[in-house]
Amino acid sequence: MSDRLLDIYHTLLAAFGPQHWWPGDTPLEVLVGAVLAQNTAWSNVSRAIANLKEANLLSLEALAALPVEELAGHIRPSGYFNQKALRLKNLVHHIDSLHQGDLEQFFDLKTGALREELLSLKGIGPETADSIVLYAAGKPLFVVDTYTHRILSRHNLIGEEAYYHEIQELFMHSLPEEVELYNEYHALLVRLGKEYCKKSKPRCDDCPIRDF
DNA sequence: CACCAGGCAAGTA
DNA sequence: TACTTGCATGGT
Repeated sequence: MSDRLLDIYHTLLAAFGPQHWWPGDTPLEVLVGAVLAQNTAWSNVSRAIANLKEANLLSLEALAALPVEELAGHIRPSGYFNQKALRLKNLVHHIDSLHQGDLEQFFDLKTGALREELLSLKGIGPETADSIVLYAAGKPLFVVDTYTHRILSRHNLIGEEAYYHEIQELFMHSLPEEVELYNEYHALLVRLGKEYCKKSKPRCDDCPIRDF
């Protein structure tokens, strides 16, 4: 299995090239993007982030001072804006109260501790936590999303009912523990999913990994 | 028009 | 434990 996962990675990289994830300029932007991206098309997330940048709100200080209703207004295009505004405010408040509003200090936690703190917050589930750990903090945790699950299951590499944690373990036990590899591999799976493994329109005949 | 997108939490039985 | 539902915009 480990060799198969590595073969798939190299095949995807050859087919698509490097994806240059995460599309965010700073760790804070990546953190915010991770929450806004929950069950939402990236085109909508990028509009919401552009609004925040335009209003000069992309800093922990500005976000902490901003009333939740106003934050909701700015992130409207990303959908679920009331929930996501609350989730962002909770996250910012956590960093302020437990880590002196210092994102670097927060990210200095050991990988496991950082993940647990993120998971303890309302609105941060496994995928969002792992995305933040990998793409914002730069620590090696493999991110599993719906595409990862669907792609592996359609290729009979896991069962349809596989849990998040066992899929994550499968990758992490099969691959060298490298941030760059985890980063690129997840991004490639999303790329593959968008183009070839959509829920209702799979293009399995042309799929770059149809033989795996 | 229906369906989907880089989820998560809360409610029900 | 195992389903179900609400949250919401913008693209296809």
